[in-house]
Amino acid sequence: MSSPGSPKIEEKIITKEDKVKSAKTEMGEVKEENERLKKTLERVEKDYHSLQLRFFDILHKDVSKKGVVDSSTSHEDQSEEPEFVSLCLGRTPTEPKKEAIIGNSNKPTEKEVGPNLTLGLDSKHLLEMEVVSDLSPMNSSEEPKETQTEGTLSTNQSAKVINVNTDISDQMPAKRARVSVRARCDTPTMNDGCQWRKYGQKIAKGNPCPRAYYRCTVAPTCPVRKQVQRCSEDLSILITTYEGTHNHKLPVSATAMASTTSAAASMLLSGSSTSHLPSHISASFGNAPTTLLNGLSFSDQFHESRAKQIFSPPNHASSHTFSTITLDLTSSAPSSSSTQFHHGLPSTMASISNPRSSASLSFCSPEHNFIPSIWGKGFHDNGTTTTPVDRVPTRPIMQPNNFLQHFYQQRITSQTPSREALAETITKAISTDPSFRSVIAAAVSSIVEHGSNSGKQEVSEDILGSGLNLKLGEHHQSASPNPLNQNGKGCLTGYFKSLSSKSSESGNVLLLQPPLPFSFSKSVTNQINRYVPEMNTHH
DNA sequence: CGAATTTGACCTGCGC
DNA sequence: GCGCAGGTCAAATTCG
Repeated sequence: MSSPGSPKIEEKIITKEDKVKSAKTEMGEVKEENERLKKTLERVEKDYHSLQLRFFDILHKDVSKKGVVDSSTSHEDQSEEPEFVSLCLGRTPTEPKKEAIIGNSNKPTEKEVGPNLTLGLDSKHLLEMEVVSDLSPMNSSEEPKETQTEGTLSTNQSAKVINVNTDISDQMPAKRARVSVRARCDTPTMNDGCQWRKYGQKIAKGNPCPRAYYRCTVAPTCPVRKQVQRCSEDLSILITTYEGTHNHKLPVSATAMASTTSAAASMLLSGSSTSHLPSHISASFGNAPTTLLNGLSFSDQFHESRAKQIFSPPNHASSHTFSTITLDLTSSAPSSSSTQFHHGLPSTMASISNPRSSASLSFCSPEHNFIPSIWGKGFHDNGTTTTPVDRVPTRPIMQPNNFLQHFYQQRITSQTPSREALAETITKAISTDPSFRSVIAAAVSSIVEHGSNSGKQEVSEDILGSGLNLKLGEHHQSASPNPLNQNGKGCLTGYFKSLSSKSSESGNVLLLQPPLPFSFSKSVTNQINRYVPEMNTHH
């Protein structure tokens, strides 16, 4: 008896088996694919790791190279000129250097870099940094750490930096840093917020204009000195050279200058230890040479020919090992202007005393006439402390690409890094280059110390993160009157005081303002008569 | 009259 | 050793 349904059942069973079979084969295929994918993933991971290793290797080689060059170029620097700064913006002794190198090879993250900068921005550390840069007996003996902590910024502690201080005296016997500021100023001296007493005047060789010597009188024991001299080639330019560290609390109006100069000094000193930076660096704030792009840029000036220029710095003590960094804020003229050239080179390029190599840092506006429009017209029109804020045309933006490209290009390689590599480049530059940190620090410190709201670390990390986005040059003159400018003598303080925190700007955008304001001379003619007998101090 | 500036003298380091 | 140049001192002078 055969039921009519049995073949159907068999059929069903067969189809089920088929299904199972096909499912199994499918599973097998999927498994195979899974294996394939796993292998692919493994390969990708392997590649990634090997690339990472190569990256670190390259990074490490970079660092070692620097070290080798360093030790070979200057044996005296060997012991006293560490290349890398671990926790502060300034130069640090050798031990932190090692740490820094290790840190570099381990690809420091933004988290690592951020706090570092924050520490460096701390006024305390800036002061300490200045101690590093100025090892005069006065400083070492007359600057108790207690007073150093009295900076105007809030303090963060850094054991490393403190250790640095103790090491310095042993390891860096005579290297001193000076920060020279070139600025257009028709007053006898720049008003930087400090009180100065004139203690001497000399005619220096190579410049018919007398050089005036001032010492800080804010505190009787303050070792800080400054020299003021007119540029012989353009009498509207005032060259002010700062030396030493304030061992007292600074007036608010003076802190910006102090931090700016100390950051510059640290940049110089950290840079001077490398093969890339000379012992005399110049930095320009103002109009850009042709190579400069938006905002803060670093012009490529590692050419010997340019290193031969330009003006003779106001001081090169024959008897001391001075490193001088020049902040050039004289670039008031549009590029076509004939306002000031030094042997055919724009004054924005500033000076280099060391023909080995040169570096010029320009804190520039993309606007050709940005600086003049602020410092020129603003102070110029009526000869008083006119608030130039209204005259600011637009806000120049320091774009990270340009900023970094120029700088990194200058310091590390002559090739322009691709934009794709920017983030990586930023990290690298920050981690390997104290100068870079210093420059950023100068900007940040200017902002931070005048800002009230956001935390420094936040700011620093914002800057140092891959989202680096600094804006340069918005001249935000506040309405606050500058008491030191009221006597019509000073040039600087008003601007410094006007620096206001822009950290509230959207996102991680940060304003980097040219830290120094200047009035511009109304006329360059007959200035010898006007300036030379007038080397008076101000109070 | 006290404080700040001026200015010539002096000191120091470097190069020849 | 001498001269030069940069830097500092301190008495004289000026200024507010």
